Amino acid sequence: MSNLNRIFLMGNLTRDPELRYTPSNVGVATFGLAVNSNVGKDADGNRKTEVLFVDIIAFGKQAETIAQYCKKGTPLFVEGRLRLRTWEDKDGNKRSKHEVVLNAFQFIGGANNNIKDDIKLPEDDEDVPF
Amino acid sequence: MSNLNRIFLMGNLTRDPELRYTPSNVGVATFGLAVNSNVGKDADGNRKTEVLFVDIIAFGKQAETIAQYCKKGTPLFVEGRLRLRTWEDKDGNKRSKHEVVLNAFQFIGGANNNIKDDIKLPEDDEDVPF
Amino acid sequence: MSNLNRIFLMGNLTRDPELRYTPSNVGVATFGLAVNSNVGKDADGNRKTEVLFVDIIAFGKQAETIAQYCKKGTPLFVEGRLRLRTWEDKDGNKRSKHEVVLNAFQFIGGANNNIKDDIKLPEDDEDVPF
Amino acid sequence: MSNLNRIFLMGNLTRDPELRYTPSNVGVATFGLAVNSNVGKDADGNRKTEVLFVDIIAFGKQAETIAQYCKKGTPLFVEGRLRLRTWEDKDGNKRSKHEVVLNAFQFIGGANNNIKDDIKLPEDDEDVPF
DNA sequence: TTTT
DNA sequence: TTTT
Repeated sequence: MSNLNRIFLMGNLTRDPELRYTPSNVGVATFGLAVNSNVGKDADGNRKTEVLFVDIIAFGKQAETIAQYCKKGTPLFVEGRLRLRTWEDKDGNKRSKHEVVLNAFQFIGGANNNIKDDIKLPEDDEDVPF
Repeated sequence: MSNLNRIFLMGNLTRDPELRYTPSNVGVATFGLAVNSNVGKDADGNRKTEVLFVDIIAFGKQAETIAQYCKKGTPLFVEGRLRLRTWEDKDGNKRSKHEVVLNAFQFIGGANNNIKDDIKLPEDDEDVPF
Repeated sequence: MSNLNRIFLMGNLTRDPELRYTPSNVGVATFGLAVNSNVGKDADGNRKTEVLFVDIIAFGKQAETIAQYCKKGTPLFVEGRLRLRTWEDKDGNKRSKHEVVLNAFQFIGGANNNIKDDIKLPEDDEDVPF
Repeated sequence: MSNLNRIFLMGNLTRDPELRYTPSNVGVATFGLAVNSNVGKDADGNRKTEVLFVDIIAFGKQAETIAQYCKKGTPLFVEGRLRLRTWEDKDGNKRSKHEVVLNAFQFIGGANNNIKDDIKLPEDDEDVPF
């Protein structure tokens, strides 16, 4: 049975990607992503903000491309699936951690962003619709 | 700055939803979801399978509807955003946990939809958020 | 340059799927999907409703599975990309039409899943594409 | 009955946005979006490419922000729902057209894209996974 | 051309 | 009608 599991994130790397290789020589890159959300207002009408931190794991050529071009701070669009990784720590305790297995990505931002000249991008103040 | 954070899951409840209310009387439902994925084959050509377990949190009328109609095993489609909740445990250690804040949902399910007995599904009256 | 193009639809088949084969014997199924949305209320407070009709095109094993199990009315979850198909009509006029190229699907449906009679749903053996 | 209808697009404006206002003074912006996809290879091993052209319609403050900051060529991320608009043309013929009703958007690209210095972004040669 |  |  295969159910649906799809996640879309746009954020910034929280650290430089680490690239390793499996014994069969497949690249594996891991990095953190920070995703900011506007999340309504509090009782006093002040904008509330929320930051999601997640680890991303990429494989193969995608891992290598990301390791080559991204660093701490790079804005990135990531599509993937959410995974729960489980293991035992040194004391024999069960641990688990959610992470995103990357499926596709896009560099966002580029030399020429093609915004109309002489205007600054607005503060992004759209609330997340949920 | 508001970035993109969207997740789509189709799976089954791992336990009955718990419904609570905030001091201002907003319903809050929490439940677990199990999402199965087929994830290629192993070296011997055997299908590999992966199960994601995540906690889902729903608010307001959606919380109440889910608590009313769903139970352990109910298949459900969930859309939301991934959130990292952080707190301190009793020993003063920082803990954190990923969970999904529900935005929209759909009852699904084939022959056996596993909805609580003897109740009819509601008119679907959630507005599209846009 | 490859940009993002992803669409998620849940609706009902508007007609039985048609299955054809390419010269190289790849299955191609086409069918219509109707997707209903609640879309706010009108001035008088009456719920407004909107129906999207789109054509879906599926290839390969997925085309065959859909043709085998679905018929007019079957509820279906579809993921894919939006495509603009262009051609010339008999008068030499340029015509074009948006349709969805299927990437993944799930059988859904509540009490009545509207699957063709007397057939069991297949083991779901589509691999997650990542 | 409200089904799922969600579309995610990343592309470039094909023309400057047009901004109009409803009688009740709600902004309405329309613009075209071009979305490129890599779509496998042809028989000779040459990369195949596909361009989607769609019209996008935005309302309210979002309409105004887009009209203010975007122009032909601007890269944009768009989330919304697919809609089939139907009307009668001057000859009394039924016409219809798919378009995307915008729900959320992001400017992609910015003054500082934070890519490692002195390297050019790669040719994007990842195939779309479907 | 249209589904529940 | 089309963008990079």
